[in-house]
Amino acid sequence: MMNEHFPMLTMGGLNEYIKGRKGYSSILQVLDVRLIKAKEAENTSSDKRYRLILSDGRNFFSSCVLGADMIDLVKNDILKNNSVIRVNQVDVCNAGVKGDRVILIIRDVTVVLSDCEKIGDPVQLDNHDSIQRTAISLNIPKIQCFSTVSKSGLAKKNSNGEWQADDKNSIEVVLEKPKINANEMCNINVLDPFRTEWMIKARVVNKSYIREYSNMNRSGKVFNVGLVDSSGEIRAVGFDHLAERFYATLEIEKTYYISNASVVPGKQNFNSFTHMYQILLRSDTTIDLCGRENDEVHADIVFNFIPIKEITHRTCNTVCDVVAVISSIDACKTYYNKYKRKYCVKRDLMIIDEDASIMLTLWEHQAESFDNTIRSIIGIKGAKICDFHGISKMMKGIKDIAADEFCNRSDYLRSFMKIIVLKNAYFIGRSLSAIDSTIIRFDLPCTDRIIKLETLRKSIFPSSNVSCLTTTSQIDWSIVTIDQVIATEPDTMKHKNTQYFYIKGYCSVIEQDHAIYMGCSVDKCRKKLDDLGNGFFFCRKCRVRQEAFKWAYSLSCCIVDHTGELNVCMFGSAAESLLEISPDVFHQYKEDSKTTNFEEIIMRGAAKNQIFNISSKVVEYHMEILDESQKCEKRSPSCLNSPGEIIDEKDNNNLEISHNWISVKYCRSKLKKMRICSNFDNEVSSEADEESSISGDEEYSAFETSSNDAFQGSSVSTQTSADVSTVATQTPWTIYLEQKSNTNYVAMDDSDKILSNIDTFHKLYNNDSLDNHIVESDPAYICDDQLYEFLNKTGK
DNA sequence: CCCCCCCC
Repeated sequence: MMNEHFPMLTMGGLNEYIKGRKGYSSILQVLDVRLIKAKEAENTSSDKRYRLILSDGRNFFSSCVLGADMIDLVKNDILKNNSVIRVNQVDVCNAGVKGDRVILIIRDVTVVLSDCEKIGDPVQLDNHDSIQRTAISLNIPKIQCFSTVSKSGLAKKNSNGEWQADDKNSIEVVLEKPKINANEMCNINVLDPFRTEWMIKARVVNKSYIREYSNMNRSGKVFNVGLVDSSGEIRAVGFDHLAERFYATLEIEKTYYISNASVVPGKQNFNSFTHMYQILLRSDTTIDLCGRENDEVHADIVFNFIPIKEITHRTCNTVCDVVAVISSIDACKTYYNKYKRKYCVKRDLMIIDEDASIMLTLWEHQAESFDNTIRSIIGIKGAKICDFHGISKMMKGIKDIAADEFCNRSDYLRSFMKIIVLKNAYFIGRSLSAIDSTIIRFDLPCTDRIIKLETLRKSIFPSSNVSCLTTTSQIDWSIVTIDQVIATEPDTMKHKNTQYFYIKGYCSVIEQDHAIYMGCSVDKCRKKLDDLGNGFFFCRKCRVRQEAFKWAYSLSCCIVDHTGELNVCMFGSAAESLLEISPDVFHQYKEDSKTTNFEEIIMRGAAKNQIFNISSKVVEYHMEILDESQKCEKRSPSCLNSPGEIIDEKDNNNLEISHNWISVKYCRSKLKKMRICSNFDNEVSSEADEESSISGDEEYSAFETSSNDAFQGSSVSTQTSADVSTVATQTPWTIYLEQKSNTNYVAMDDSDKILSNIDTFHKLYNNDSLDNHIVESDPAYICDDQLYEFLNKTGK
């Protein structure tokens, strides 16, 4: 409609000029008028020159200069942005080092329409196409070429140190930094592989570390930086010695002039930046620091945040930007990377927004150097979307409704905190993985989205003292029972695959005799050493003979839940987090017969209710094929940042925390003596040592905690069915209570006074997260309910 | 020329 009132532009007219056609008149639109940097020394109007972006409606061309005679049109505000002009005379000149760039000098124009709107949607005409170049006739002296100004020696420096041409008739272009080269300054967003002579002025927004790689074809080093200007962003990459060189050169937050580099395609799923190409740094690449006086590049990366739930619909292995609240931070974990054949480090974060939460995995240096805290709002640019345990499995039937389901599921979860967390539970069967160019920011500008997240943050963490109750795995709800694990064993044997499970339970047996072994002392290797018998050991993995060794865990444990038991091995960090001491200390305690440290450690380890991460696979061992469930890792909710904090009364009220639950661990910490029934299914299978008493229908046993919270001599075995073999010394506090109406449950403190101050229980949930897996329908945890009930009764 | 595996 509007176009009817616009003058017709000469479509294709620009190309005619570029091809060298003379005596050709056209109607064009001025998209932009920009003053070419003037020389301060000669501040007269005749020295001013204007660069135009001209459009013929179909294309626009940005390398146009308004002839000196025409500049009054601009000065008098007749020729301006969006003006429509008739171009009467044009000179075409070549520029660029190789003379392969074209500049149109608009010698004579008539302004047809001073004020107008932008017509059409023209696309940029490339200024480097060889086909276009062939027809160009050099109809003006070389002296007028941009490149000549700086290359021919005819240019000279003025008193300001700027370059200028000394020929009055030449096009007076002052390159900002001609000492670098004559490449044309351009915006990042116009870079492409066909544009050869360019220079960008860009700020470094991120810088990876130099990563060593090796694959089938080659090995080497690589690093990358992110570059931004006001127009866009691009990833630059350098290899091998160039990686070393430019890693040293480029610093984050600084602005550089960069030229003589290649613009090449790169796989988009490894590129956190939106540019469809990336810059390949070459040996002749010039990178010059932009002095602060010229550093007007304040552009920053642009986030294109998507809600976490949106990740469900994204293609796997693509990158996305997410802003969220950090709800948990796991410790760094070391794992053996089969492909790299070395030990590597990862760290999982859980991040959460209004709808969902998802795991973000950091690798290597980014994992190790991560030092932010939970509750922070994190902005992530360009993290890779990964399937997690196979998306199909997790996606099955849940997708977006999962959040609601969790609301329902969480009815029985007693903690307000838990409800919040589960409502935003991990449900999409995917994770985010940081790649080399992923940017993580915490100082985000205060946008609407950030404000919303801030609200969320406060609702999740109402008190600054409240620590997080979840870890990455705790809110993975696919916890199975041990009988389910056992049921998969034939399948595992048959297909020799590896299966992963989460089990809620505790260790009933910790094998003490072979809990530690002498491991290889080579960094991060823990391979069991062969004793050569001559004071030396040999590591078959590292192939190193050594005198030294490191103690390492190989804990054989029996994990039980209400459905059965499972023998597992725990190595390394899994064992260490279970026992909470290093293998060295373990060895010391074990050797030390004067204290009971060792026994306490074992008991404490067994007493913890936790979520175990189990991998089950077939391994060949002593020529036999066994189904081995190993690599068991502790997956208990723990908070790295503010463990064990206790919220005060005020915050407690704000939490509206449900008062109807209590954890065993709390009891353990508060009660010196308790009497509880330790039977289940009306069949006493409990055992007790001489300090406990269980007698027939009395069905209770007593045990004590020591003053330091480790309970000594409390060897009540509380397993409920006969097929669970238990070891008395590892009795956990998870007790199955009999539900008999006439049974008296009594809890007493050490003076045999019945514990009654129910209010004190409200404080427990936070510093006590280890044991708070209370699921009503799960008999393994019924003890807590029962305890609560009885305490509640006795308390009131 | 990396490139994504690893981890769950």
